[in-house]
Amino acid sequence: MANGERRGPAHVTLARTLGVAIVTGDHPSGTVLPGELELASQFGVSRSVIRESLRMLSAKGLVESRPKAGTRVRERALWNLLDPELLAWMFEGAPSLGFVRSLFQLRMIVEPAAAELAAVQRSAAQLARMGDAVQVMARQGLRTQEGQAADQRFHAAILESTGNELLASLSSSIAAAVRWTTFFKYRVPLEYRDPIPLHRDLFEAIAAGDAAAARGVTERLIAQAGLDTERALGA
Amino acid sequence: MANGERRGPAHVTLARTLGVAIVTGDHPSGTVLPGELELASQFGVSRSVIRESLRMLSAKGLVESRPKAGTRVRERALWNLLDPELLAWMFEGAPSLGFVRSLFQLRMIVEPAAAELAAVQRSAAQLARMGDAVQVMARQGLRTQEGQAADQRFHAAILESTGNELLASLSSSIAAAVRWTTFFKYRVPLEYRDPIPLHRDLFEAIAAGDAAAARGVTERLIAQAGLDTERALGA
DNA sequence: GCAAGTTAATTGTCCAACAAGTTCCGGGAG
DNA sequence: CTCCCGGAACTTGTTGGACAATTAACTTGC
Repeated sequence: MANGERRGPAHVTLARTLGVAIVTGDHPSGTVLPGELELASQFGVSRSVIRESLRMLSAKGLVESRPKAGTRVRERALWNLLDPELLAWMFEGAPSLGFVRSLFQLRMIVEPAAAELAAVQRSAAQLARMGDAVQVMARQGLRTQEGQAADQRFHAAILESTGNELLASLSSSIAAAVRWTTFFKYRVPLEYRDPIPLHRDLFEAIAAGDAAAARGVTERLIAQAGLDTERALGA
Repeated sequence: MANGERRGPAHVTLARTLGVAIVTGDHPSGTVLPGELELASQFGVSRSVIRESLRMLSAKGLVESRPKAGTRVRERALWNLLDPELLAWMFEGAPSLGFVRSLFQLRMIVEPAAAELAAVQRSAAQLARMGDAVQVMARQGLRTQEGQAADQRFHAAILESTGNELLASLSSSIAAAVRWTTFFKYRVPLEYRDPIPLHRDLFEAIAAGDAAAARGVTERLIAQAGLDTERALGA
């Protein structure tokens, strides 16, 4: 690419560029984007790179190509919105308030149920991993690199404990998106409540095998994060 | 392709072939699949087609490519299991009982919540579409093409009524997968209970704005489908 | 035994051309 | 004048070859 030097293969950065342009509404649904030749000269790459990028976008349901008709942006309802990369692209632009609310609403549906399952099904080893992670979080706090890594380990252990790989895949996609919202949060000088005590409560509920308590704590955790995020976005 | 004549562009059928081979365990996680040149000669297509297929697989998180190292199958936990195509590929092979159970467990978490939202938020126009669909289903039955189309319209209207596009995307992915399980069901001579009365109940609950009733009916609906599917798979 | 440099293999990228398919336009028939 | 049919042009689809960039694996030297 003549402009925009980024790492990695060109088709990856190109797919990202085009994908962001689409999800941010630059190319509305139903419109056809420029032909492959034009895109190639526009971005200063070969047609091969353009085509491979478009394949990636079509694999995510963003576009569909047909001879003579060109490559058309599919309607938003057909996009694979839960694709982690697609979610990341959404947060490249300014995500709408409605979108963020949908995200937290989905969390509120899925994660309490996952916590319930984890409380009942977790193995001793999985529980131990959660315990370690909570300890590290308590020591390091959530602002440090290590603390955030421990937070991810904690939630990953919960997901694995559900024994449901579809649920795990869904939640990890959501988690990736939520990380972007927390990024926004930290950019804002607002104070928000410390989530670590709730994490400890969740760990104890899972350790006790108390499904109802695990659900309740998770709901409070998400509600708190949702409120804080909403305030940060409103500011 | 020299062998396996299917419709559509070669890279699509190729991606499907490779994707199915991966998800069915033919190429286990961590293994590197043959080089692009070898794949090209093996399938009788050019390297470009192979590469575009691999881009599609990498967009779904199935593989990752690096120079000299080749294209490696990523660990299953990193796959975008909720991708509709990926789910379809899963059902190309014989899906494990555990996978089908995970699928219905996820339905049981997500769809009752969606029904609740729909009962509260649906517009008059959306409600009318649901009513039409239920009527067609009742007249035609679920074995006819028209009846099945009406069934899909009914559930699509519910999803749209939730006002949550992420929830809608998730549920439509699940629905696509469930269609494959019902395909199995119909192949088996087992009788299963008529789901149409429950659909009517669900419609009436949503029409009345009764969220709790909508949740309850949806739970019964899924439980029934899960039991029937389990019996069909056990036979 | 270890470290640094070298080699070789694989993906990444470019180019040029032809094939296939479809949309669009125009002509002819009713 | 309308509708159907056919052809032409444009876009994606596919091919083959060539070279560059990257890096894993080997080799050499310390």
